[in-house]
Amino acid sequence: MTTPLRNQPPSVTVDTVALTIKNHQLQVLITKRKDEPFCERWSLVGDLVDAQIDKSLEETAQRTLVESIGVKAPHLEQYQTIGNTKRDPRGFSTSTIYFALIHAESVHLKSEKIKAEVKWASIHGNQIKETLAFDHAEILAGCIERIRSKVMYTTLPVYLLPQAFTLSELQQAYEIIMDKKIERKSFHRRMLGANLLQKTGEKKHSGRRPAAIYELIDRDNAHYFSRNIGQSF
Amino acid sequence: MTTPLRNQPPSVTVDTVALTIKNHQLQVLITKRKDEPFCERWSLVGDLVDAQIDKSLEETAQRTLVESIGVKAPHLEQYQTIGNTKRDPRGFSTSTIYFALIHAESVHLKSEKIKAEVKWASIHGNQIKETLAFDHAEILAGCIERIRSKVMYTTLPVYLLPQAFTLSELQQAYEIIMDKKIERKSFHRRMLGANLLQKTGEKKHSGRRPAAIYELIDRDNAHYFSRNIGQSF
DNA sequence: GGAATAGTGTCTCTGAGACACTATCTA
DNA sequence: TAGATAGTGTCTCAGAGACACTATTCC
Repeated sequence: MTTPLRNQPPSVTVDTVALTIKNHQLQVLITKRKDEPFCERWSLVGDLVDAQIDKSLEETAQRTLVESIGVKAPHLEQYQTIGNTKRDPRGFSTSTIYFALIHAESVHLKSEKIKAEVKWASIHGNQIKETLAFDHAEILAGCIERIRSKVMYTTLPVYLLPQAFTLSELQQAYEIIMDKKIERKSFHRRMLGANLLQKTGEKKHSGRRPAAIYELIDRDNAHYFSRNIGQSF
Repeated sequence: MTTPLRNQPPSVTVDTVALTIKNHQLQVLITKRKDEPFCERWSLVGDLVDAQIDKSLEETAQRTLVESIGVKAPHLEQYQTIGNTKRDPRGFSTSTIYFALIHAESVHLKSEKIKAEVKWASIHGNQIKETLAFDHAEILAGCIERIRSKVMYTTLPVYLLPQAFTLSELQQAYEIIMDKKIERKSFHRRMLGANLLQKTGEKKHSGRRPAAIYELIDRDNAHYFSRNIGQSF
């Protein structure tokens, strides 16, 4: 069944590290494999590129996300491509890895069947407790590392939140990804000084004093700051 | 000859944006294609992955570099992977793009035959004057853009220089890539304050006052600064 | 000595870190 | 009114930008 068949053209797959924040934790979407090799093992969401269906690698990523959680990712970004003869017993295999940032509430795992095959796994450090197929654990770890460093100078965490949010919620998203507290004043100065956000005029009345609700002025382009946040001296 | 043959597995190629500094200009290695499509057109250096020869995508990149300039790249870094049905008339094609930073003097195009097929092209802005095959012009532009922004917070330009160099030479490499002057004092403070360089003890006696010669303490790991340089306020 | 390049001193400015203070809500 | 969270004032500090000054070489 899994006899090494070398001298084949490389296989082309796309896998996605789909991240969300649930229960104040960073979580990644994983799915049970239904085919050999690693049948029944958890893995990142992905598939072989189907040139009949997918017009691009990004479409493969979005297709597999829709197949597992029913929605496209609002933010999808290519992480890197792994390709070698070791990662798949069947021969040279490439996987282009994307990461997707998703607001948890936008996802509803529909049938019970899907719920058994697809789930969110909590990330601790760089990994999850489930054993992943192929080199997916290593890929996940590298991808989390990349995102952690990127968060220090970008606005990536907004894509883990709904379209409108409070500054505290946004700060918490940063803190959960970085696994580190940020100074509230520094955070306000940075976010409000960059002219990225506008007040909706609404207030969020959850805790005590209501918080101003903001939304991105330009949701399509992540902002790059020229200095890092959260590094201390 | 180039009849579209769809319903094939995607083809897997690797292309490299090999950069160097010659004549105070950023230059990219290009090569004349010998096959259809785009036969005789200039293109980035690259090839289909040959699973018989290459154990990984990176090996494909290094193999094609050796084939064209006789040496491996000391710094090779993955940029991104393009994969879609539009870029190649033959069907779904992926190309994993690397960029290589090379010290010009380390390259010697051997035969006259190779010289006719491989050359360095000067980059102006984001492009070169030669027309490139496939989507290579667009890839080149994006890659230069990525490198330009990365230079603002890394030590990438050292890989365009020989193993030992003066601070002025390094600063010039930065300025050529960024196409922008940097304050000499800011540059010295940054480079000497980060504890990345050590004096070899030698002095370079080219112009007037001899300059101290430095080398990287750790040539294998690029350094990331927490603030950008060359952005003015 | 003059020209040119190497290298330093030092002031200003931006923005992060630290932390105390005020403001506004609910119970 | 107390407690909690939202939001601000302001000092310090690191490091970039600006620019003048000194140092060392060759002619």
